[in-house]
Amino acid sequence: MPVKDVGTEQLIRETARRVFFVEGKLHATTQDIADAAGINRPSLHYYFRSKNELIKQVYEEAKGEMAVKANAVLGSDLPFREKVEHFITIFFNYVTGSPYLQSFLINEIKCKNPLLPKNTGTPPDVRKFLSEVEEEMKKGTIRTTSPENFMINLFALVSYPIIMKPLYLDFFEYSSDDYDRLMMERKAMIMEMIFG
Amino acid sequence: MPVKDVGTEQLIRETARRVFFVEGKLHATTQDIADAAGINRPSLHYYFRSKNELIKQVYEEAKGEMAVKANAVLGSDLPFREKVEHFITIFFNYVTGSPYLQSFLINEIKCKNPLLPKNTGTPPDVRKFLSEVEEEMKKGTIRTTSPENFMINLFALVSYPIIMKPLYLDFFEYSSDDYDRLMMERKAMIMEMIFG
DNA sequence: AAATTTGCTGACAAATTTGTCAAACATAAT
DNA sequence: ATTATGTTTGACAAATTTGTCAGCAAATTT
Repeated sequence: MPVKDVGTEQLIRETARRVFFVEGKLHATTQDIADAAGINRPSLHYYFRSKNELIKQVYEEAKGEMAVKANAVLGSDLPFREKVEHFITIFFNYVTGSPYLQSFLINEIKCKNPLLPKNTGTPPDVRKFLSEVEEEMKKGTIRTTSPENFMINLFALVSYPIIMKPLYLDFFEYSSDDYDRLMMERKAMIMEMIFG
Repeated sequence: MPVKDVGTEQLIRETARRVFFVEGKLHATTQDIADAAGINRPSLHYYFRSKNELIKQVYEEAKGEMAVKANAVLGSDLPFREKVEHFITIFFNYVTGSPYLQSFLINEIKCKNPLLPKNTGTPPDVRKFLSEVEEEMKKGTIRTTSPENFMINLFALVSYPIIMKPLYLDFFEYSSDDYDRLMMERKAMIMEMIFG
């Protein structure tokens, strides 16, 4: 958990991210965040006008970061198979590191801040990737469906099991370690599912 | 949205479910729920000692319902292929009807109510299903992995795209209708992915 | 070194949310 | 009609959460 010494503002932002995305405290109060950051609440208000402002910044930052990450991976010029493999690795780690990020995002989209600024830029190199996918389907490397669904499958197979871990631990009475062992198998399995 | 006329208590419970699971208002106040139900707040406290009590009941009810549903579908005596197909249909509809349910559950598990009663019964007929999966793998009907991951894939491929719809609409600037059209393709596609 | 800016703090105020209670109300039983 | 029982309501109180502000301290500038 590297905390840059760039100053209190950054510290607060990063702490908020940790509380929301890693610890999953979606109802965290400003006091919770201040405590976690080891500062006091008025400081938080000094740097961020309001709680909403802090959340908005963290939200935008996270959304942007995710887009950049997807962009970098899907837009790279690796051969297709390697690109998919790389994507799985990168996003597996990313989601594992911030398991509550996506839940936070969908919650913010619907719940509060009804007028969050529209998405900054148009889609990333996702377009490029989607046409690559289409090409591979024509070549017969992968099963034929809509490229969009191919990509959604990729995200689903990588993200969902990590995001929902608490639920499955509860449902199926697995130990955390057992579950993690299952996760280890998944990269190879997903590759197998896609490329046969 | 059928609201039984069985009385206020039931009305409140069902309204709470709607607000949380369908509308995704995870931060809803007791006032929000009372308003949505067309009653006033003290009534809510008359039937449920506290907000926490209401949430606990709704949480338990939903978790149980989900287990029952999974049980009924996975424990049926349909042939394997039909069973999987049936599962996809049933859960696609279920998740579509309550897209925020799973988010609500994982949030409650970690966030509040640290001492929610442990899972009621041991796993459902999931065991049975898992051994059926194993058998099919031996028969070569489906790809070989751990049966648990097979099942997790099923849940992931069905649930994730529906749950994360708001996120993907935002990211890829799809219209809601376009996205829904993608969803329609998925049942056939998932069957294809699994049975080749 | 005085002055100005910048960051931090405790104490306070406002707003929101939750919980309580006694009185009003309805309905059915006595 | 009166009582008893369960339900609803307005008014109030408590608790929680958010936001403000004047003052203090450290650092920077002049």
